[in-house]
Amino acid sequence: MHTIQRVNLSENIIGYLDEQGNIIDTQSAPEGCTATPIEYDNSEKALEIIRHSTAHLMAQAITELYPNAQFFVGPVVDEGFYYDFRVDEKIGEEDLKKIEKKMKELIKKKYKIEKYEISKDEAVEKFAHDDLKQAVLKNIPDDTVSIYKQGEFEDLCRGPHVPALRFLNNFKLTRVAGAYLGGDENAEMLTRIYGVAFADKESLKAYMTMMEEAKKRDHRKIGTEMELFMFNEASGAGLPFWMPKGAKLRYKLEQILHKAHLRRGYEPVRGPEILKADMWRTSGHYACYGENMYLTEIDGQEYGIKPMNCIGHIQIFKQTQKSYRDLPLRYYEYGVVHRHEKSGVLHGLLRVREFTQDDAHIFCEPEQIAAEVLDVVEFVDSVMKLFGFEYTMEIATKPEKAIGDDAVWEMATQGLKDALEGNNLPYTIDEGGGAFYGPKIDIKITDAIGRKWQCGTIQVDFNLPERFEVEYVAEDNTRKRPVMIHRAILGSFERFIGILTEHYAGEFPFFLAPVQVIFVPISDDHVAYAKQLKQLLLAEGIDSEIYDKNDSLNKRIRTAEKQRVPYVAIIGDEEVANKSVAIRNRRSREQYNLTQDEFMVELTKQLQEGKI
RNA sequence: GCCCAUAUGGCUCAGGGGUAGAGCACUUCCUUGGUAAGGAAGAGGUCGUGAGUUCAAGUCUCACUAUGGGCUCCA
Repeated sequence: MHTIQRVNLSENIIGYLDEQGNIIDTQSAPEGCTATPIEYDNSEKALEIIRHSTAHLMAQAITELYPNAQFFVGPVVDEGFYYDFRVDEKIGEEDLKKIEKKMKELIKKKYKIEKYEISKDEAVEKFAHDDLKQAVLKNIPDDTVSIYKQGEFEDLCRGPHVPALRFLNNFKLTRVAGAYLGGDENAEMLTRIYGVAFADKESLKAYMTMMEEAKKRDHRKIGTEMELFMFNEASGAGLPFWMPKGAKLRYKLEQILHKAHLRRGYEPVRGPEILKADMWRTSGHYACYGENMYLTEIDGQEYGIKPMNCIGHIQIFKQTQKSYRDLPLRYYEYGVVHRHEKSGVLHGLLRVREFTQDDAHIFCEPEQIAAEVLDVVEFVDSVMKLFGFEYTMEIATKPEKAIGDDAVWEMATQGLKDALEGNNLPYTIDEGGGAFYGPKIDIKITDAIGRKWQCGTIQVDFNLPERFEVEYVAEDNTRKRPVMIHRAILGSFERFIGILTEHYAGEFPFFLAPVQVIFVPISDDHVAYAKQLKQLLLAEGIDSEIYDKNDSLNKRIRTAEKQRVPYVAIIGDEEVANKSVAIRNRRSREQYNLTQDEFMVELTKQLQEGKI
């Protein structure tokens, strides 16, 4: 055992970057180290060191408050750090303040962080009483391990760490959570505490402010405020209700997308909500997806409520004989599906048990796959551009529970890769993340607070056509099996509208806004003209409201402005006389007058912006 | 499903073993006003549901339901 010499303690250097880009902390750096120094600031590398050490500081504080706590791992994550540990007591949000206080006390003791190395065997001996550390040690291949020490507290760790606790002043413990040991659902659940840390107070404050801003645009909060949607305890979890304003918003999105489908050669279809269980046995859903399905019995026969729409579309395809001339055949449906999601995963509109997919199935010949996949990718791109979303694509490969030959899977997966690579579209790989019947391209949107949500999906499927014996007559008059491409652009209306709401903070573009114009008549004499305008707008498919309640003019204007509508139109003597409107435009934050005709032209023009 | 927390009028929240509160919203009346809150009066809650402790429970305990933050899973 030997202690490595510390260097440069007095300076503002918390580590070094070697030629390979690895961080070497001051404890590990050799005497007279000449590698690139890492200054104490908010750079990515510096934060990595600071956050890792803050996790240790937290562990030290927890050890003092809960002496029997045992620690597992405490890594750095996107915005901060966490530490997983086992403790006899229950730890709640209230306890975080206590732990933070203890951390601050420890900083005042001015401990240095020291490092020494021991052999793995010594470490196994040293932590003999600690099964969590044994589990960590099992995953370390090296013969030598390092121990970091601050005051009485020691922890097995490969570093890197700051030289002393004085660098850890700007942190905040954000939440307490449970986490499975090793990420395994069947393993013991440990306590996890998350925290954030920065190099200065201002950055920490800026981060906390940003989180509060994100909270303000939470779709659940805005959904309640704007009366878009609701949930009802008595009716059941994960079952959304669409209130009039939410339904109007959703209807507009449906219409925009409906026209976009027709333009791209899709045909609308619709299947039943519930099908005999044997159908789901044939498809493989019963075996591979059964635990997520709602099953019931009717007249002694088992039925399953559909969790996906493919089976319906296959039956429709099979109803009449198809020729190669019919392909590619694109069926689409706003398909309502029910999935038994675990209670703990439900999350506003972003994760529900009943939702509507903008689902389509393209039946085509194998040679047509690449072109069809590309068409869909183009479709996705135009929808994402319309709303200004950033997205990434991910190819997901064969999962553990799957149907079909490996060779078929390989062919389908390669087809997806070829389509993207042939057109220089970037993607990542999600190994084992495919649907049970085929590989897929997932389209993930980044939401307002940086979380990624799977929305669109493109899946190539050779399996279901086989299982349902789907056929078409080829050019040479033989029977051939088509390939199915399952795809969704939005993914589901629920999730997509949830993300849209946060993206726009409720200020939807004109072509989507549930209420597009609010008319404020100055007095009762002006209500008739407002009603006339409302009818005119309705004929163009534009939703408006009239605020003619017995409130002061200023109050009604204020109320209207707070509704997040694109236009507030004031109607008084002047407007009635000149057939005009006085507009307050949300987008430009300006007030101006338009004639009735100009107003109509302006609105219909903005309606066109929603065309894709 | 698991860990931790939460549940008080339509909404946002205060209260904390002994007679249920506020603001906004809602209803009625006065006010008919030219660009972000005019005034007055009123109605509305057995404090999520069910048990238990207690002379007494909205308040303490337990279970359930729902919600929130995570884990695992997913459109």
